[in-house]
Amino acid sequence: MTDQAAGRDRDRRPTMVDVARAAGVSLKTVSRVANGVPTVRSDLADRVRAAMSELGFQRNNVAANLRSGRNTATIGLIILDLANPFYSTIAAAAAAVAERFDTQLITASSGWDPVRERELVLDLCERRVDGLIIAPTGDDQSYLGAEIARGMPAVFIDSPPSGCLADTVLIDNRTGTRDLVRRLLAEGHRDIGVITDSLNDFTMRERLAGAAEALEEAGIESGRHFRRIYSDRPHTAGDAVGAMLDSSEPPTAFFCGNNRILLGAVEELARRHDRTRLAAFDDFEFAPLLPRPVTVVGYDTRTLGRLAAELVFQRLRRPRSAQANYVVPTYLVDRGMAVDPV
Amino acid sequence: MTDQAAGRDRDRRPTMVDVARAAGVSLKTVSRVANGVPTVRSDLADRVRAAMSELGFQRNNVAANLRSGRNTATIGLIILDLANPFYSTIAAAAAAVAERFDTQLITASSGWDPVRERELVLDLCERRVDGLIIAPTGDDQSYLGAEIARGMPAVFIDSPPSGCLADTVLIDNRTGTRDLVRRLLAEGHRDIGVITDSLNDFTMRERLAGAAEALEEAGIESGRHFRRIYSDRPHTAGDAVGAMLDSSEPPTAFFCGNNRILLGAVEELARRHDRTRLAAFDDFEFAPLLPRPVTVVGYDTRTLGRLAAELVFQRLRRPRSAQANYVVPTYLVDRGMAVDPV
DNA sequence: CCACAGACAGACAACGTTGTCCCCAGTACA
DNA sequence: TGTACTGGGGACAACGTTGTCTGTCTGTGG
Repeated sequence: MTDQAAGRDRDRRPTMVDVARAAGVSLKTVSRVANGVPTVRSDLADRVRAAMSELGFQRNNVAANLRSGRNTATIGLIILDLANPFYSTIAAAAAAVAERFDTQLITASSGWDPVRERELVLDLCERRVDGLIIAPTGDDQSYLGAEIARGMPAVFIDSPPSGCLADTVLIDNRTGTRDLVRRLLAEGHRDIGVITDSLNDFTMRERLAGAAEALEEAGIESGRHFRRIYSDRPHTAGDAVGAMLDSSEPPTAFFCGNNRILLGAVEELARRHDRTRLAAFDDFEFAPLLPRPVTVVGYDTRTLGRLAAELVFQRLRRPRSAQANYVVPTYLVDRGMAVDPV
Repeated sequence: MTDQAAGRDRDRRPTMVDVARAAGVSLKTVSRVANGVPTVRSDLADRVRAAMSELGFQRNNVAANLRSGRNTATIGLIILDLANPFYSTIAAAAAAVAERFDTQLITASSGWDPVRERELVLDLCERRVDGLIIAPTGDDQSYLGAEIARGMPAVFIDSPPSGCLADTVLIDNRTGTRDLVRRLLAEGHRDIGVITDSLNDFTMRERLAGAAEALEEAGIESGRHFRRIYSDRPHTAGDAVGAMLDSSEPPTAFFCGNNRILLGAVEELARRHDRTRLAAFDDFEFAPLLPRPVTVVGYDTRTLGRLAAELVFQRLRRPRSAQANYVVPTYLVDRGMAVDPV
C-alpha cells in the first residue's frame, strides 16, 4: 500500500497529512513531533518518526514560515561583486555568523548598478528575508526608509547610506591613509604622488581626504602630485605613474588608493627598474610576494562582515535599539619581498 | 483614515486584503494586477496600483510560492569555503546565470565537513530551493538519491558524487597535469619532484594520476620524487621542497599540485636562491607577479560556475533529460616575472 | 464514588496568496 | 424579445503548516 501510494505520486513530496495518515495520528501530532514538542506520548512519536522516514518527509519551510509568521532564517547580502576577494571574504564572515543562528545567506551582486541594487533590495524584501547587509553603490538609498521603519534590520558596509538612517560598519579609511602618508613624510619624502580612481566612491574620497590631512599637516599642498585615473585596468595606473615620473619634479614616493592601482604601479616601476618608494591602501593575500617592498594599510575584512551580521541579529532581537556605527581599525604593514635576480 | 490605519499597525506589512479594501476592489483583482494579468479594466488597475504604492504594499513571495506551487526562484550553492577565490568565482559566475532567470543564490560553505554538507542539503531542500549546485566533500552523497529521484536538479562541481547519479562539471585535472609534466619532460627534465596534499581529494588524485601517466610514458618511475604533504600551510610545502633538494638526487623541476603548494615552494626556492624549474596546477590572479617563472595549468573557473548553473536551469525545464557530464578544459600558461634585484 | 486537575490528541481556523469557478453586464445574433 | 456568447470581477477553496481551543482520558485526593 505504501508502495502503491508512493507510486501514484512519486514526484509529489509527502506532507504532514500523508505522514499523519500513515502513522494513524492527527496532522497536529505530526506537527508537534516535527517541532520537537515534548508533550507527545512516546509511542505515538515513534510511529510518527517511522512514518516520516519511510515516506521521506521533509517539512516545507515555506509553509511553516507563512503560517507561523516566524523569521525565514535568511538574510540578504548585497555586495558589488562576489568575485572580488574583498566582498567574498565579507560574505564568508557574515555566513559564519549566520550559521550560528541557523540562518542562510542570499548573496547577490549589484555590479555597481544603483538600479539593480534597488531591485535586489525589493526582491529580498518580497522574499521576507530577516535582514539586509548592503554595500551600497549610487548615492540614494532613501527607498529603504520605509523598510527600515517597518523594522527590517539593515546594515550598510564599506560606505554609509544616503537618504536613510541605518547601522553602518565602515573601514577607517581616513585614519589609515593619514597614518601611511605621515610615515612617508617621516621618512623624508616631500613629493608624494597620490593616485586614486573614481571619487564617486566614498572610500576613495575618504582615503584622499586622509592623505590630504597628512600632507597639509606638513605644509605641503595636497593636490601637487595627484592623479585620478578613470579605469580599473591596472595599466591606467601604470600610465599615471609614468606620467608623474616623467614630470619635471617626479615624486619620490607613491600612494596608491587601492591594491589594483598598486599592481599597475608595481608593474610600471619594475618595467622602468625604478625604485621609488611604494605605499598603498589594501593589504591582500599575495602582497608578501610583491617583487618590491610596499607599505600597505591593512584591516581585517572578516571583521567587517562579522560585525555587520552581528548587528543584523542584534537588531532582530531588539528592533528599537540605537543606531550603531562601527569603524574597523586599520594598521600599517610592510609587504613585498627583496628578491634576488633571476 | 489611511493615516489611522497605518498608525494602528505600522509594523504589520499591508496585504492584498488591505490593498483591496483601500482600492474598493476584490482581493482577486489585486492579485491580478500584482501579477500583470492583462484582463483588468484600466481604471481599476490604476486604483489598485495607487493603493499599493500608498500603502507600500510588497507581495509576500513566501505565500505566493506556497499557494502557486511555483518555483521559489532560489537555488542553493554548497561549496567548501566562500572565502577561497576559486569558490567565490564559481559563486559569482553561477549568480550571473541565475540573474538571467530572476533567481537568487543561497550560498553556504560546508568547510570540508561532510556532516555539515548533508545538513545544508537538507536545509536547502526544506526551503524548497529549485536546484542545488554542490562541491562535495566526503565520499558519500547517497542521501541525495531520494531528492534527485523526486526531481530536484542537482549538479556536482569540481568532484563527482559518490553513491548517487547526478550531472557533473569537472576540471580536466588529469589531462592538464599530464600536459604540464610532458612539457617538463620535453625540456629534458628527468627528475621531477611531485608535491601534492591529501589524496582524499578527488582533484588531487586526478592530478597525481595525470603526472604519473606522463612520467610512465617516458619510462620514469612515477613515485621516484613524490612527496605528499599533510597540511595546507605553505611552509609544509617548503619543507618538502627542501627535503627533496637536500636528497642525494635532487629534482631539477617541481610540479606543485595546487597554488598553495606552489607558494610554499616559491618561498623556499627564493630563500635558497635556487632556480629549480617550477610548475604547478592552478593559475591565479597574482601569478604574473611571482618572483620567478612558473608554468601553470590554467582553466576558466567562471566556466565551471556558469555551466553548473545552466545545467540546473536546463534540468528545471526538462527534468528527465539525460545526465550531463561536462569537463572544463585546461591550458598551460607561463607566469611569474623576471625581476631585477632590489 | 465523585470532583478536579493535568496530560495530551484532535478539530478547526488562519497565514497571504493564487487557481477555479461562477455570475453579471454588455453585446451580437436570430 | 430571447438566447448565446464574451469580457471581466468576485466568492471560495486551497497550498502545507502552526496557533488556539476543545475534548477525552487518566490519575489523584477528598
